Amino acid sequence: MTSYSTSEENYIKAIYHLQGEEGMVTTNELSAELKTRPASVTDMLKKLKAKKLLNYEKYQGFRLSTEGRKVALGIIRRHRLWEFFLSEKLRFSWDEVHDVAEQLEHVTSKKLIDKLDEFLGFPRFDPHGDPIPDQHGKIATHERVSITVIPLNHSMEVCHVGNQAPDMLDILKHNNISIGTRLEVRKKFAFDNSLEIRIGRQQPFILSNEVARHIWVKKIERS
Amino acid sequence: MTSYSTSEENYIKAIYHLQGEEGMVTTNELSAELKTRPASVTDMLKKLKAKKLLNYEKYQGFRLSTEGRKVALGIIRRHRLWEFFLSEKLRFSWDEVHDVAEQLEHVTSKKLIDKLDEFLGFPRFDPHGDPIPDQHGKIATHERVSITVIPLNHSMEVCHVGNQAPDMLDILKHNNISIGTRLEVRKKFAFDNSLEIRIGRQQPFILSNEVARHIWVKKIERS
DNA sequence: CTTTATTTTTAGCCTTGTCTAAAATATTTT
DNA sequence: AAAATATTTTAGACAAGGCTAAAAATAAAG
Repeated sequence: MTSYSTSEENYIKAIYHLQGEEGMVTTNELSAELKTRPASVTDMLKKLKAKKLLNYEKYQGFRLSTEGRKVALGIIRRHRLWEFFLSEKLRFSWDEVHDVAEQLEHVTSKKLIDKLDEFLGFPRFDPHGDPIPDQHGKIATHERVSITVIPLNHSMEVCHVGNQAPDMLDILKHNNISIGTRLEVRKKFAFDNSLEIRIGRQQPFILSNEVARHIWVKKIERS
Repeated sequence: MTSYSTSEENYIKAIYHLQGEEGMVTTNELSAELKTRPASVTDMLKKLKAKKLLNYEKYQGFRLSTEGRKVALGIIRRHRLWEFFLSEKLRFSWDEVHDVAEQLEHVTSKKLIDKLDEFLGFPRFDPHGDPIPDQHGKIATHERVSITVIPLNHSMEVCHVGNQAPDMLDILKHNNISIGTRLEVRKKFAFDNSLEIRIGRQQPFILSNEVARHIWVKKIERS
């Protein structure tokens, strides 16, 4: 198992995120993403190409090779497992999780990651609702998360309500929330973990943590 | 809070371990410890001196400054907490723990370490029985660990027996074990977790896990 | 279809941490 | 106390990964 430097891994991960399904990535895009000068990016592209992680012809843009994508999924797996750990076990709030996971993801020990995966109960989604690739790089398709754990200002679609008691439904109805509603969390109040919610362009309103934890959403499918 | 490169941290930690209580460390010793050429060590010593982590005069040897010792304790705290985590939570065997902890210790986030500490229940000793410094760098004085968790071939002193049932004492007496006895674990048999024990130069013998887990030892005090 | 503007690459330099070879200082031996 | 040996430091080089400034290629505009 070849392994890569922290820097190489950061490039690979960034390219993976930028290229999406079938796209090409440009030097400037990657430069902006990594906050690194285009000239430096070009240098690294040459190295990654030499290692066959990249399909790249100068001036023509680039994308990951099959091997490169495999490496990317490994990095993402580590990142998201650590995010899950930080959030679930160490009780980090969702927004503190990323930077630390960014460091932890570069610790290379297959055994560590597989044992961590097991310890966490083989989670398939991280606290942001993003899927965690398994040992073989397979990623599950979207699934729901509670709105108490989603990032701020990201519109998501309600797909499940975990408690159907009449009082609960009363609140939902009052706030115009139902399956299929698209909403975003505007603010989290640390004091009582209540949330400010906004639906479309309507006036935002508050939900207590008691209510919010039963509302589950999924990413909005790209149409 | 200033922070240091992985390389700097490795030097600081190594110096801490080499210098012990009051000793001076030499370039060659450190070079051997780090498997790095003496010339490179000299270079780094100059850098660490410039950062006031070291008391160093050329050709005269060196030791950590007060600040340097504080930094070292921070690194050791991280290392040992991760060892505890790997061993206790991820069920790594004691001998697999070190190399991974070596990488994890360089992840710098005070919050991460303090939350990890809390998650682990503020352990004061790592799986090898070494003390874990607290947030303020305070380290508990030696304490006992069960012989089921100590490293192989390290002589330790029996200081406690966790079960004083007559049958237990019978076995201890038969094997000449009592408080103050110095023994080492020669081998661990994974099948039934029994241990091969040796006292001084005597013939080694076997203890079942049932018995061994009640025998507690501490590091031998340097006299 | 040229000219201009933008993007990308090259060329050369810097820093960190390493190395080897040679010089300087300490230590040991005779 | 001088000579021999061992240790430590200096000097100069190199790889990785970043930067700036200038050149080359591509894309956009007239």
